[in-house]
Amino acid sequence: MSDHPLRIAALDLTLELTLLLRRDLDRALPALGLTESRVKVVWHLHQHGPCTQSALAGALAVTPRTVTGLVDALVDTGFVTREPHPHDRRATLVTLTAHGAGVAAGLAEGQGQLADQLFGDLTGDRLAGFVSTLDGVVSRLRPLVDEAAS
Amino acid sequence: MSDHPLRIAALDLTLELTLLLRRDLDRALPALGLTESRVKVVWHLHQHGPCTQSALAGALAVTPRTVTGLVDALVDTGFVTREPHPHDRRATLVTLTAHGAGVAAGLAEGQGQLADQLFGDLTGDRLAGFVSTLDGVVSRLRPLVDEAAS
DNA sequence: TATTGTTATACTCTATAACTATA
DNA sequence: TATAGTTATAGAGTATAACAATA
Repeated sequence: MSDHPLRIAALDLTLELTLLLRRDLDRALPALGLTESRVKVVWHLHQHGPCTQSALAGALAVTPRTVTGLVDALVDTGFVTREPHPHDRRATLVTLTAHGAGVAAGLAEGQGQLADQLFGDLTGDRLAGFVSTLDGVVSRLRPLVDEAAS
Repeated sequence: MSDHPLRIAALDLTLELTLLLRRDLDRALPALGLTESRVKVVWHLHQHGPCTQSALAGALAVTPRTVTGLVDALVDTGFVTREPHPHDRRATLVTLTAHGAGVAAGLAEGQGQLADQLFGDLTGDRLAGFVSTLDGVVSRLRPLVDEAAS
């Protein structure tokens, strides 16, 4: 009476979905002049506003050294600038340029279109059930991953 | 009367799920002596048996040169061997060692445990509905990504 | 002392291009 | 000619360790 095979199928499909979404993103990025790692920086700034490099390192789960390299590249390509921090002369505030903000807005729009393509066929009930289930799964996984980081 | 916000939520949750699963894998791999890219090779061999490097390049969507590097590293660390192809002297058959096969079996077991952790709380109906919805979404996404590759 | 960010160095993954051996 | 795989070279992302400036 085990649902084990069905749970395996659910995980397999989830893993394939992650693979497909990543490939979809990788295909779109070169045309924008971005890479997978750099777009994470742009997206985080789009959602949270100007950030210190230290904050970016924490959010992206990479070392400060790595952030230095990513921000260097994004400055060179015109997506962000380094602004002085108003209260801490050690820190810099990484800030989106107009171009960077425009690209981020385009990404958000593309994401909305993708959401419609993927979930547009679902009835309201079915969609709500899916979101509810997914929310439970993510809530169960989050502490597992975060605790392993300690 | 738009479900647009709910569809956005579904995609956001899906994207967070992909992030968490990847971090979970990245945490586990160093202890096994593997990296994210190398484990894809090991996993593919576990599922399909011995493969030519050309076949691996196609399956992993990377260039033959990259496969050379990955297989070199896996040979050095004892996960695979290069065996002569029986009918084509140009080709090599990348083959799991006993150690490589053992690690792959452990990965499969760990995946089964993760599936139970993530989906164990779901009733049969709810689980079946989730799998069905997920299957539809993946089926809709697959051609989008594959066609973009052409 | 602790924190922010950098320079120095090294490893992994990836790609393109030119090449060898075989089909 | 075409295919399988390698050598050569280069760029991106990542990490650790040592350091400077500031808090």
